[in-house]
Amino acid sequence: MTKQKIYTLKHTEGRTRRGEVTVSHGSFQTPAFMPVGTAGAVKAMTCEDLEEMGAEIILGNTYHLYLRPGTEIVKAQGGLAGFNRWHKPTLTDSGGYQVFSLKHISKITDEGVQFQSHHDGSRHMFTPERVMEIEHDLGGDIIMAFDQCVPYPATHEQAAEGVKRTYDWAKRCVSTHRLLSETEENPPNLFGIVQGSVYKDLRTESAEQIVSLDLPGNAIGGLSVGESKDEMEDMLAHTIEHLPKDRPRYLMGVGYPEDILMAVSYGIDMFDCVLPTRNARTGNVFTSEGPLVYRNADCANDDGPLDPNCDCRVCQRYSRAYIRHLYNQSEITGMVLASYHSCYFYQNLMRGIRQAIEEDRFDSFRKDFLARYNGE
RNA sequence: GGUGGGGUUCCCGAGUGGUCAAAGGGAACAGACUGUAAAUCUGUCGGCGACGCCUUCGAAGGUUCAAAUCCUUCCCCCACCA
Repeated sequence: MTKQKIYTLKHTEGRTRRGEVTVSHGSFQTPAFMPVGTAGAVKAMTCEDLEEMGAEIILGNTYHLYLRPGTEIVKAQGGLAGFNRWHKPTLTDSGGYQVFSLKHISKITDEGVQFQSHHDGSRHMFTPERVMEIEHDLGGDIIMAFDQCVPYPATHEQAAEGVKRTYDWAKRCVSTHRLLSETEENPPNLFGIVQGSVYKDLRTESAEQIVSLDLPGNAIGGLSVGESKDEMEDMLAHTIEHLPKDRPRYLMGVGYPEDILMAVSYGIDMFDCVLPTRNARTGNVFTSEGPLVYRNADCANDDGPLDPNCDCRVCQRYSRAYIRHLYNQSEITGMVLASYHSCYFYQNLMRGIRQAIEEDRFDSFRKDFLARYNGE
C-alpha cells in the first residue's frame, strides 16, 4: 500500500481550519458536510440534486448495503460509484453504529458482532476482517474501521471495554486492509475511530491508540449518542488535541448547525448526519431563522418559502403552504422538496463556514449565524 | 307500497342494561429525531372552576336504582321485492 497524504491545509484561523481532501474520485473542500446515503442513496435525493447543491462527498453504509442488495451485486456493478452513479467521493461507514443502534438483535464478542438482519432476522457475523472485505468491495474512497460505539450512558468500565475492543478491531482492520490493498489499483483510505464515551482518560487512551496506527484520517465516534451538548463539546475539545493536524479529523454523526459550528471552531474537518434528510421527512426543516416545523398548522396558508433567506431552488419556487399540504397528503414530493432544502441549507452553511475561515472571520460568522438562527 | 337492515363522539367503525366520555382505525393538533431498523415514533384528541361535575350515541317520550344498549311513536338512510 502506498501511503499518500490526502489532506491539504489551506488556511487556519486559530484552531479552525480550511482544507481539501483528495481521494480517488476527486477532492472535497473542508470543513465538509457529507449527506448520509445509507442504502446507496441520500433519501429522496438524486445525484443531480446533490451535485447541484454542492455536496462533494456522501456516505454509504456497510451494514445496509451488505444486507441489501448484497456486497456481490454492488461489487459486480462496479462498486458504489458504478452502482449509484455518484461519481464524486464516497465514504462508507463500517456498521459500527449499527452495532450500537441494533444492540438488541446483536451480540458482541472479541471476535466480532453476531447480528440478525433487521429485514428478515437472518443471522450474520461481522468481524473487522469481514468488514474490511465488504468495504473494499463496496469501493468507497474512505472506509471506516469497524468500531464499537458504546451507548450512553456507560460506566467507565463499559467505556474502557469499548476502547479496548475498538483498538483491537482497528489493528485487525489495518492488517486486512493492507493485505487487500496490495492487489488494488486505487485502494481506499482507512480511517480510525476514537471511542471513550465521556471519559477524558479513555478518550486520551483511545486517541493515542488509534493515532499510533498512522492512518490517513481519524474520526471521533461515540458522541451525539445522548450525552449533553456540554459533554459533547468537552470530549471533542479534549480528543481533537490528540489527533494529528496533517490529516482530516472527522466528527461522526454530528449534527445540528450549532454543533457543527462548535466543532469547526475546534478544527473538525468532516461531518455527517441524518438530521437534514430524516427531519425533512418528518415535517421539519432547517432554516436561517432556526428549525421550522413546516408540518404544523401555522404553515397551512403561508405562501412564503421554507426559508426567507435561502436561494435554493425549492425556496425560489415553492411555498410552505404547498409543501405542508404535500406532507399531509403523504405526497413523496413533499419529502423531496423539504429534503432538498435542508440538504442545501447544510451545504450552504458549510460554504459560509469555509469562506469565513478563509477571510479570518469565522468567529463573527458563527456569532451572526447563531443570532439569526436563535431568533435573537 | 312490501320485506329486511341501519342511523354511535370530525370521518369510518366496535359496543346491545351498570366496569362507557364510549374499543380500534383515520383525520386533526402537538412533540421527538445527531456515523438512518425512521415517508418513523410518542402524546393529545366532548366541555369544564377536572381525584369531581356537565353534555353526547337520529328525535321525542317511556320502563329501570341505572339506557348508546329495552319499549313506543316519529324522522332519515340502504338493500331487495313490487
